[in-house]
Amino acid sequence: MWRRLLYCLQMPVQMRMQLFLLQAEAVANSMTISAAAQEAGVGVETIRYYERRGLIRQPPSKGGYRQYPESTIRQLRFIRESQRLGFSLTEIEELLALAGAEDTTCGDVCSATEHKLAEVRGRIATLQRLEHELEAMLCAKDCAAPKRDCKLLEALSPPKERADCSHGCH
Amino acid sequence: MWRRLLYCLQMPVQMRMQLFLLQAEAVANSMTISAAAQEAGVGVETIRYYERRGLIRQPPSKGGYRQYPESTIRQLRFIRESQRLGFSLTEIEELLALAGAEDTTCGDVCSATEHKLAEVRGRIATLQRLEHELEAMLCAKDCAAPKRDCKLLEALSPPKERADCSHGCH
DNA sequence: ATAGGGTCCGTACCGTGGTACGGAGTCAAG
DNA sequence: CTTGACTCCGTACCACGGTACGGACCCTAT
Repeated sequence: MWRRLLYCLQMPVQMRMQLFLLQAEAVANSMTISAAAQEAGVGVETIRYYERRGLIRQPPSKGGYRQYPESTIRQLRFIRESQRLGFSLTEIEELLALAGAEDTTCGDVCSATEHKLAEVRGRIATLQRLEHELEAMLCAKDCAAPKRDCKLLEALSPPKERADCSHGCH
Repeated sequence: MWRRLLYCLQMPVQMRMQLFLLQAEAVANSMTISAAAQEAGVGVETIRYYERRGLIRQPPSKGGYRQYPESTIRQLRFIRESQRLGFSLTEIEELLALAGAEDTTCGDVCSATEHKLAEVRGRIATLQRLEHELEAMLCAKDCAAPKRDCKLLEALSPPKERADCSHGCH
């Protein structure tokens, strides 16, 4: 905060006047890359990476230094949130394109979300099948036995040789 | 199967005699890399990759050509099966080490499996949280609306600005 | 004026599980 | 002996989401 204030005081008078007329939020309007990274909770290199990938548009630069507007920070948060929801950067690119296009309806975004939901449900189902198989393997255990008789190693073998686990365990 | 038969028929007479005297299982006893790959359901390059990684030990070679014994094919199937259960190659390496060590008890394998089970359950829980969030987002939809009013794009924004979805949907 | 810290850019590298390529060698049949 | 299929080996490359490095440049405080 101090730094930014001092920075303002060193600006040419014209610019200082402009800034003086803007609100507090607008003061924060232009951040360096590290401030933006801090603000959005990502790494500096990550922002540069996103820019290279075209996920965020390159900001105006002052003396070769990127100056990020608040809107970019919002976009970075959007990206993080979408990632957390399981969207890949490529999918987020598409979401951002949707958000940017003139003729996008809410339905477009909606169907992308439904698609992702279906995918998530599929992954859950797969993992649950896996869960049951692992449980079934464990139920046949005899942990004190030497590995020679290990039912688990057997269970990993192909179906033909697989130990049968049907004595009501669960 | 046909391939193996034809392959046998193309062998030198000496070798064919030998094979004639062996049982079906033993016929498969020594395979080229492509036969092994076929048999185990993996690619040729994959086998070489596993060998480089030390997942399978290098087989005896005849004139510079790898000759795979049946045991290696079993091991390859073990690897595939374990992968299907969600074990990474590194974890499979450990499983194989357990299987190979003299003093391994069934309990060792057991605890590895339990560990994996816990991991799988964690992943399921995460995905289910995600599922609910996506559902919550969809329940606020108005698909005909222009994107300007899109609740979904809003929903992806950080918490402060997030639309509230509390009108009994589910 | 200068020291320090931040930023620039291009490029290389990480892990994961392979896949692809290319030139040389080998094998068995015709 | 030639042909064609197969195999050898090392190396490079793919996706994914970044992270690290190094030399040059710039900004700010003292």
